[in-house]
Amino acid sequence: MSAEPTANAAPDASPAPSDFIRDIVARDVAEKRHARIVTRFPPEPNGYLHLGHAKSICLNFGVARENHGVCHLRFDDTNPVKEDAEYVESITRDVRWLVEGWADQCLGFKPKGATPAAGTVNGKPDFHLSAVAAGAEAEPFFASDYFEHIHGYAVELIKRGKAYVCDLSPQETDAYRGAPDHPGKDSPFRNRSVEENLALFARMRSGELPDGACSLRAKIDMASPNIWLRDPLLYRIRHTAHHHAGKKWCIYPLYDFAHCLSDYLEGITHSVCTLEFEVHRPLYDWILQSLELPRTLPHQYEFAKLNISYMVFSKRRLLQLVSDGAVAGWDDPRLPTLAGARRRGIPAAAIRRLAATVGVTKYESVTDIALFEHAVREELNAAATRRLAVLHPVKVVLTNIAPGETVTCRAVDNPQDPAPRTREVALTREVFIEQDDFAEVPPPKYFRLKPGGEVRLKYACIIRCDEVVKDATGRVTELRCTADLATRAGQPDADRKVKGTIHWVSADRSIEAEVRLYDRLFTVPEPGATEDFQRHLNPRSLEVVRARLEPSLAAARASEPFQFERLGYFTPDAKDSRPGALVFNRTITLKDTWAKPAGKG
RNA sequence: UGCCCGAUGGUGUAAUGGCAGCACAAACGAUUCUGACUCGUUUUGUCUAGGUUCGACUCCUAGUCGGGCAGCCA
Repeated sequence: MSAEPTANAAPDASPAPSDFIRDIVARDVAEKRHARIVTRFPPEPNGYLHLGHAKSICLNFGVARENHGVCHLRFDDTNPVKEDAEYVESITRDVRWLVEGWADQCLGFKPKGATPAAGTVNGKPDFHLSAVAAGAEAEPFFASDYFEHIHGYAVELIKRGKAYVCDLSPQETDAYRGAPDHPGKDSPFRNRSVEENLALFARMRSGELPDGACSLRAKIDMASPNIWLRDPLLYRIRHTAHHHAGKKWCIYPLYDFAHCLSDYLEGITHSVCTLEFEVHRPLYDWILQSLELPRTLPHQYEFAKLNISYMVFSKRRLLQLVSDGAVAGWDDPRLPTLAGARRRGIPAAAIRRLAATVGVTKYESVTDIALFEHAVREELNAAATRRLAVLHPVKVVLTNIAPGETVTCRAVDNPQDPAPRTREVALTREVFIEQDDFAEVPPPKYFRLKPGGEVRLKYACIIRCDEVVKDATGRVTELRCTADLATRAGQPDADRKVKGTIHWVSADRSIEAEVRLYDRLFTVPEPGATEDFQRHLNPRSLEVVRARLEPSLAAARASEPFQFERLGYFTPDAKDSRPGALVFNRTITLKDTWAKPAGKG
């Protein structure tokens, strides 16, 4: 039996993307500089992942995937005061979700509890920790697992006269640093002897010194035009327990010191990060070169982070929205977090598709949200099972169908499927249609139901509106119509054309459900541009309706994608939906080219 | 009056000295038992000024505009 490619294999079948990072990797592969390409995704566990991180994940895992390499998930957990194990859990979950079915074979974990192993390379002592598959006995990498090694490298730097213990207070350190347009000046502690530095660093580690009393600094150049080369801090004192390393340490390495060494210890070949770290690159290289390490050194490359119109990505602002109660939590479906996107019904493949569309450059662009929405619809159009549902019901009585009578109709599950499945839907005397699909005084070019007019009930038959029933306030309460049963599929007049076809559900053979209709969270294209961004919150970002669904939807599984015909894509809410108390989220509407003319009319 | 980085239609990108292409968006049309999908047509672009070259989006110089860098955050 030959294995037929499945219809959903499209993302994997698409041509490999090309960009300046991939060009560099391709060059290194061609020159055989590395036995294997190793990248990494290194979040700090201090918040939830969002679409911006997704771009980085797609890049790092994509590069690994296209080169038969591996991408390590590593927690850059060097600042215990900001971090929490809760975030380790959510980040791990989100990464797995995003790469599942695409690059899970590249997801590099390490054996549980493993730390870099000692060895000898080219006659020099060395440490190395390589990846294993992300199975049951594995866990992500943690920078905090390397604290002992990183500490050793700090001692080595001191011995080489390239680092010193500085007693300047944080404020004094700031003052000595100078400014971008004028040089700093040397710390008075810069020329301590190796022995003194070693003794002082040991006292820092021993716990006898309070937070801020002193720090370990690289000895580089206080006059460098690059601020990050003005004797940057390597270690600070923090009498704080660590969520992963426990209570073992009271000194913690800073990002710049820990990151390059973590990359080295793991054998990372290409260390890809966002543009704001560009000015840190000389420091990254300085640390690794100063240590004269025996293996090939990793290199850092930078790309522009993702921005999407009508969204905010900054961790600070996201946190503000959550803590101010503007949204229900980190997984609120209106948020651009991966947890929120997943709950909303956005497929991981759509996010990967978006990443491929926006590409990788060094230009700080703002991606039109339409590109994102298009990626979501493309994915869902192929994947979503079609169902009938009415969001804002109005009752229609088909006067020529007897009470209790059922006319069985056949509906298609997904016309995009090469061999579509079908199901039965019941047409009964009373049905619901969408309020929008009837107009007593129709605007020009209105295709839908109007007094005396005809419309087709999808999968059923053409109906004619004979009578409009209203209550005392003039609100339409009921439409009395005649069904032309000869226009059903397989009947003589099946091919009779009317301009409009609308969706519907049987009144008594349908079920009720809560449906949450989401709109964009902000009303302006760049909400993050100003501090008072919450002023631009869309007051109508969430509308909750009681809808009527065709009964088969009672069996919908969490996160299963559906298209409610003519309305959009929907999925059961993974948190709140219960049998008998269904809750659906609207992922996104269908494109609606009628909305504009209708609005004008 | 510092250093680093960037700039191609409305948006995101491709062209790596040789026909400025693709996708989205927009507009119009065809098709349609989803005003969806699909298909067709159309509109719109190389920041500016010099230079090198047979030839410049691409290389050089200067400028303009935008972003980043002065946490014991990452």
